[in-house]
Amino acid sequence: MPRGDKRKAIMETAEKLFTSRRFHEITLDDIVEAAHIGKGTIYTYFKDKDDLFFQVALSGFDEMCDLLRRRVTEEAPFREQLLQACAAIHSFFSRRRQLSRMIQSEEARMPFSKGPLRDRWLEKRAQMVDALGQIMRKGQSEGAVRPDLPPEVLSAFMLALLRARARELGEGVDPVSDPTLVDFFLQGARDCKPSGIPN
Amino acid sequence: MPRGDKRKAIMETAEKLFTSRRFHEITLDDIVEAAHIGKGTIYTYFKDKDDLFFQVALSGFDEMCDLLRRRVTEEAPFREQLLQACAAIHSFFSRRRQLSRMIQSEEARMPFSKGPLRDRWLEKRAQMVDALGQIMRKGQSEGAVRPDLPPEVLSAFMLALLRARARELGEGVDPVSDPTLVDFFLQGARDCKPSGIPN
DNA sequence: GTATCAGTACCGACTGGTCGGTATTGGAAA
DNA sequence: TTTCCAATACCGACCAGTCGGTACTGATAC
Repeated sequence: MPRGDKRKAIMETAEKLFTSRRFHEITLDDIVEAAHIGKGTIYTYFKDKDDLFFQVALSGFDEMCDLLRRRVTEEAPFREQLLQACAAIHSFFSRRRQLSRMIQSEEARMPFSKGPLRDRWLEKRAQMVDALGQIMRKGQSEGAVRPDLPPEVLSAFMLALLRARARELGEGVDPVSDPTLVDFFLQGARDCKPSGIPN
Repeated sequence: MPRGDKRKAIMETAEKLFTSRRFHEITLDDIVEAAHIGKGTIYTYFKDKDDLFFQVALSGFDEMCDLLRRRVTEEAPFREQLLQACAAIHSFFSRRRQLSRMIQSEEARMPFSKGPLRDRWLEKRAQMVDALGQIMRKGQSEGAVRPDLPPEVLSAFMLALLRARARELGEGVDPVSDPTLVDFFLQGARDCKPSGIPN
């Protein structure tokens, strides 16, 4: 094995294991054995077990964010752009379903985490919401989306729908297509009742 | 402390701790100290640490399901019923935000869990989706909701929106009201384009 | 009233295994 | 010779779970 690939090998193996069982159920010896590396080698690349875990989770998160942000810069009509963003997220969700779950599980308890890793995480998350938020803003300026809801809320809703669909992915339920999902969202987010519902 | 309240005391303390840090970061000694009980007492009520954890999570889940199912039996117009269901879920989310996170975090990795606890969990979840699904079916039969999406998918979407909003609860962002949320959903789920979007 | 006692809740010091982390070695490659 | 790393031996803190014992309760008998 060429030098420098160690880190990658460790992370890939760790990801596979961490996504299959709980943190405390995975021993470093498990990882060492599965990755065919020496135990000490882990500590040349990672501070400790916790560091390894968060770096695995973060790298997956990174990947998804970058995927998403790349779409936003592209010039395209609003609906098209949203569709592409969804496709990006969806492809990530299905390619790396376990990791998505791990991210989600970790996100659920982020408010309690501490330290610089938490900060990097929140930063990434903000980037993601912002990327989607930009698209939403565009939709609002085009008049396709109601302007009374903040773009971040709209992003959060869109992400929530995507996540809900992703959850069903492996469970035999019919897959809802991207266009169906996006149009469900767009119809709900439409600015159609100027003086309708209170609040 | 009156006799017999030990079990409750243990679960309440455990919930507080388990929702604040990760499973492996909480020792039974932590719980014992915080609950002012003897360590052995835990084992008169719970099989082991894992059992305690899942019973805590399950009891919260139970609570929410019951809250929800109680609403479904009531006779009310479709939109009203949906609003009430949302109110129920919302009240649970805000009263027990930490626990919701814990449930969510655990749900994310349910596919890997094993044993009878997992089964009870899945059963509860099915009950919840079904309760909402019943409401959706009613909406479909009234023609208020598009019939091409399965009720479970609609439930999942509704739950996803609620969860998304719950996440923002403590973060300074404006709270989206129940009617706004429900109408967002209803508008998106409306059966308005009979031959519109493909799929 | 009280003596006895079975059943049970409860306690907490103790233990034995586990596992994160370190130090060492020996062999391959350069 | 030096560098790198897998392999391995090792350490010791940590912690889930145990177990011997105490305290309480309520029933039965006298």
